[in-house]
Amino acid sequence: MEQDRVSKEITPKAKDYSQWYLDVVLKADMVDYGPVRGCMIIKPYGYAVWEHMQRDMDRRIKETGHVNAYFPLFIPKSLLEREKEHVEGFSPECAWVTIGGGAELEEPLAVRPTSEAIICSTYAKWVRSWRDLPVLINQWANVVRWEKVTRPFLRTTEFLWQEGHTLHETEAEAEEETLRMLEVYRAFSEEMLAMPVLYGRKTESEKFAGALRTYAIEALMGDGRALQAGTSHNLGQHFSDAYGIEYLDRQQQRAKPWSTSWGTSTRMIGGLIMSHGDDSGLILPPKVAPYQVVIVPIPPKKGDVQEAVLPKARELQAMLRAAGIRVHLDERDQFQPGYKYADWEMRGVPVRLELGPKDIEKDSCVLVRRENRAKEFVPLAGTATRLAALLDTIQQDLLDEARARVKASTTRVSSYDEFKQVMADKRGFIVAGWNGDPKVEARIKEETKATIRLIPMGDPVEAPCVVTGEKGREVVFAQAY
RNA sequence: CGGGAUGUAGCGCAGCCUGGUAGCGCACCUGCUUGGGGUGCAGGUGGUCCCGGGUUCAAAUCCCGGCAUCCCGACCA
Repeated sequence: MEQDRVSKEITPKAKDYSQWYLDVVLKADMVDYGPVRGCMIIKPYGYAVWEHMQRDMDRRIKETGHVNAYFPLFIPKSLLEREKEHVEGFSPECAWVTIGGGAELEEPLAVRPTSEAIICSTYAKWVRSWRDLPVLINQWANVVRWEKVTRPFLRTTEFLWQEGHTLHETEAEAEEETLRMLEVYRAFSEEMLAMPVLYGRKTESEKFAGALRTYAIEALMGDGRALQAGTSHNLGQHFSDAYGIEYLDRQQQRAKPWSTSWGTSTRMIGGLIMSHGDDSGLILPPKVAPYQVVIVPIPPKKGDVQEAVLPKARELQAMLRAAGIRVHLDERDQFQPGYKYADWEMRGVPVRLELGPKDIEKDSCVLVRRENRAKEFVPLAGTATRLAALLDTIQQDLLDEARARVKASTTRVSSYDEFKQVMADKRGFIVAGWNGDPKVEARIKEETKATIRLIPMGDPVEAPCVVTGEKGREVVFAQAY
């Protein structure tokens, strides 16, 4: 009997964080493993989360002036190879197609690991005049990167993402665009996912292959490791050079546009899961939850199968739906209420609504919050109104709590010993001075596993280098996912 | 790509040492029971024992080869 119970439970977070994560994504019905290593199957419940994220992100991308298009999956080898740093960065993780229609291809085709090559080469045909600029295009696509180690959502061989690719007349405009999208990502992450992030610039060793400058948002996971959740690159004129994008500018001179690219992926779902889950499973913020409320009908003491409660429950469901709340009524009669509670908690539904004979008698119902199990009794007539407010509260509370956790896990250190101590202990974000030397960065990674996640924006805050004691500036370290 | 482990029902495993009818729990199906925090009882369905070869009257079990997966170290949104 003990054994039975254990088989239904998940590994406690504190005991083994990564096992907890795997248990949750599988048991919460988010993903399944497929026949190809590293290529997960996103199940309907997990995909519904992605759809909510996608819809909102798409809106934000359009509101900042961009339009959607779609470019091919296959990239000819020669095209990919035109930008030197880019190809060096990506070819080790490319999947190649060498046979088509039963015959060896004259030129191998890369399955896109990212689309700069194919998009920029297309832009070369499209841009002739300064009047053609800016080009502000986004695409929703899948990409493939043959990573050695994979984990559902966090690092998968194939993943879904959006990638924006833009061209601008001036460096300043490109930089402005790069930062604009970084801000879109920051806002999205905090407003939709309730996942607080730090943002800033990447060091040379961490920047995108072929970029001039890379910026990123970084979230902190429950095990004290950082997750890069979105990137925005100022590509300079590298790709215009490589792919021959040229136009006549306002002075009738030949000019090369400045380009940017930026992306967020299904990886954010992994961050979402790790930001809010607990030992009972997933906790989803209301804005991305497939179901914001689940109604669990409580059967009468004795008698028929829920017929005493279901009509009222269906009525309530229709009422909540009409109010724009995503609500699910759990009519399964092979499970008892207790089982259903645990089941929906595992799936992270923000609010459970219990409706039983006692409630119907009093013309009320019971609302229970997923994150803290706080219970309240509300009149049936006022349920929709109360729920709308409650969902907003939960969304905000999740963000506030996550912020508090990040704050508690951020340490400002002044000595390397202290640095090592924090890394050995609780990890998290470490703010420390750095002299700008890549060798120091490499040494710290070697010795502590921490890398420089971000160089904060704005004027440098002076701080002596944590390793050498030389003059330096404050940067943010963490062990990365 | 180095070091360690594991492949037996959808999942988690036992059996292997010492060869002889393929088992247990969960899940699933049927019936009754129960029902406001994972009900209980009874009956039942489901197998290429990873693949290939060898030894043997006989292989999940012993031997050889392969493949796959997982964990730990170098690369990565």
